[in-house]
Amino acid sequence: MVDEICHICNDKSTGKHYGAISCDGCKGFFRRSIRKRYHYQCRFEQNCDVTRNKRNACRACRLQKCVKAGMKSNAIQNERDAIGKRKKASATEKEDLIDQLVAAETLCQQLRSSVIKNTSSLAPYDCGKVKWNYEDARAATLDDIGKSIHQQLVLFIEWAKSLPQFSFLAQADQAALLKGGAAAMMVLGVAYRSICLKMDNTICLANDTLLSKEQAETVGDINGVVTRIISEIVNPMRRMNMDLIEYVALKAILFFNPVVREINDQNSVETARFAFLRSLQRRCTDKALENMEDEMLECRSGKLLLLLPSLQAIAQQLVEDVQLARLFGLVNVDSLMEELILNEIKPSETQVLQTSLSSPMSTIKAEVEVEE
Amino acid sequence: MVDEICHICNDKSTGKHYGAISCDGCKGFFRRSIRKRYHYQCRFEQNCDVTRNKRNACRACRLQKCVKAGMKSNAIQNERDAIGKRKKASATEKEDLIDQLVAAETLCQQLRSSVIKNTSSLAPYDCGKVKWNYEDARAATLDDIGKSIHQQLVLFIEWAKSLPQFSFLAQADQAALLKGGAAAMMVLGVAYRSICLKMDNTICLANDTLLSKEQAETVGDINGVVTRIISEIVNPMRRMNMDLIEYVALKAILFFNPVVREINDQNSVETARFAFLRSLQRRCTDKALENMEDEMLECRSGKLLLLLPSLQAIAQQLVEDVQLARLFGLVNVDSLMEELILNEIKPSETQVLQTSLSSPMSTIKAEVEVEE
DNA sequence: AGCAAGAGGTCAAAGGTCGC
DNA sequence: CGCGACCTTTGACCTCTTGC
Repeated sequence: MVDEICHICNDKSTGKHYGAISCDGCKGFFRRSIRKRYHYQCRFEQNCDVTRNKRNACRACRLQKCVKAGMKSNAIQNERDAIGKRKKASATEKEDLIDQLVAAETLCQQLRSSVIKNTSSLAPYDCGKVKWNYEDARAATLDDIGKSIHQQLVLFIEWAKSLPQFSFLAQADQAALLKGGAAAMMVLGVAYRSICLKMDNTICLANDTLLSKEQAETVGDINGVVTRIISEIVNPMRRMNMDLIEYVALKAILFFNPVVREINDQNSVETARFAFLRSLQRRCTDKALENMEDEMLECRSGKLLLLLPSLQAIAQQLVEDVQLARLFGLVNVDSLMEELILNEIKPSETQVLQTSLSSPMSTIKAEVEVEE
Repeated sequence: MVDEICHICNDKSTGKHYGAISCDGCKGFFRRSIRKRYHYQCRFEQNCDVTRNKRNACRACRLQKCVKAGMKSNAIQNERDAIGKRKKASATEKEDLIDQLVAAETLCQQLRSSVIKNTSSLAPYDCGKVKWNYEDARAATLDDIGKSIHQQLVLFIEWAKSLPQFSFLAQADQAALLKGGAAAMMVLGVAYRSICLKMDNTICLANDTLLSKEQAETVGDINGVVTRIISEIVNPMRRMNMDLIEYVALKAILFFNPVVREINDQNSVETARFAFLRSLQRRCTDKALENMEDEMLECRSGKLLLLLPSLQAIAQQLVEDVQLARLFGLVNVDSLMEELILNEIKPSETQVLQTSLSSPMSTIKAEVEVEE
């Protein structure tokens, strides 16, 4: 109370520091000086004024006055551990994983643009979600559904191929992951893309056509797959305001499924899955800290993961729908769909999948055209 | 007297704290770390010196050494009443949730014992898992499968009714949750029960009969549901050494599904789900801290949640199998199974479900006998 | 009643952060 | 790149509860 004045520079003090009543400025200055073992030299007569306004003019005299005022260098402790707090969290190694996924996503977005440019105009995108004001899209036809599924499958393969965790696997395991995850990955993609749509009974397919519940029911969606996608996936995603990073992480976690049918190297897949899981959890806790929504966000990663059971169930139903639709000749099932969605086994020389896996990415546009 | 030295940092100790001889610094550090559930990360090789002067340089290593020295996180008590504090006992509230679930589980185990006592001897149980040395059980017949499913369904309803979060819901929502979750809950129960079986191609049904893959295939398990349960659920559970608390929490999270078909009061269900999710995550971080398996356990709750997508898919396949089996007259489907597993809608006056929901628990034994 | 242990809590003075 | 206003963590020093 009485001693509110810094004994070094007469600024307002913030208490005792290193043995002297001082301000935060002199406190910090003294610590930095001692820590870095600075040896300053006065360019004048060693008697410079050290006051609030002039204290930065001569470091030698300021340090000297710190000592005179009673600051002890042995009160300076060793460096401590970092205390990750304020805004910009330091970029860590784990960021790399996320960055890699975002890069893979971007790549696929670009590929997609080049592939579907023949169909009308491209929808405006925002972080992989179509923009909320994009409503002039045309409604999807049965043909659009087939085409968009095919497109998503092709992009799905390219996406996977761009991930090192995937390409290190044996080709048989690569095929197993692709087959086991295709349907769910498609549903996840469609759901995320549809987050920003204004109409809450509609989803946006991969070729930017819109499919409403009602429409879907007229073209064979007897089990209400579209309805389920909206109520069980899109709406929860909306409510929790899911972002791109969370989407790509969830996608990777879903994809690297160590218990998928026919997998051999479970360990590598599991390792990859858990690495992505850790990234997601890190990112979620970081986000929670930033927004200070402590209680609400502390289990955000859990909430995200809890989208997956529904997703899995819906994907399975979708597969059954496609099987049924084919049975009734409603939909054109190409060989990629047969292999990835319907899990039909083909003689290996005719497998489109195997061809895709071993071909470089540049050929994919051609491949799409061949298929059509 | 001999032990005046802090077992963590070699500073002067002030006695035993949380199970280890330690100084006030390490005491305070440990308490703060556990209370705030900090997750530190070593920036080096996890082998930093933890001595008087360097103890603040790496919190990860310091905390690790606290645990190694014998400090127990369960010795940390709840925050005491601070006069001006507003927060109540949110810490104990979560313990209560888990306790409540364990109580519900125990209750069902007891009910089960009384219900199946007519069939041979009871298997020795350990935390809801049959003991590893229980191998003299008889193999399950087709009839056993039907009976065990029925039993599980009855117990499932009683389990749910014993949870306040469930009984506060409207009856229609109660029915929706039961219908939507029955199959998956059954699979989860069977899987957990089978964790300790020695034979890795066998599961243990609810009436303590054993069902092997091969056997299952001869009685209509064309889709390999048993194989999938083992490889996708039981084995992962084994590998991560899942315990009872994790099981009951996961079960509750699975059950309180806010996006289940026909649900009205999504919010209440979601609130319940997230409360259980928080409990699970809390418990997992606690366990990670205790065992100091930092890296491996930090995403344990995520790993547990990732059992659910497979579970959901298997449950769905199980339902289809049962439908098929009934079609071929292979299995006796009673009305409870029709309502809960096959989701068939009955005129409400004949609904067994509705009867179960409104009857007190004491009548369940009679009910089981009526059904047979 | 008294007292030693070991829980809990407090807050001055260390530390670190990061826009400028 | 250092400065310094502002925030977090530490630990010496208390109080409170429990069991003997």
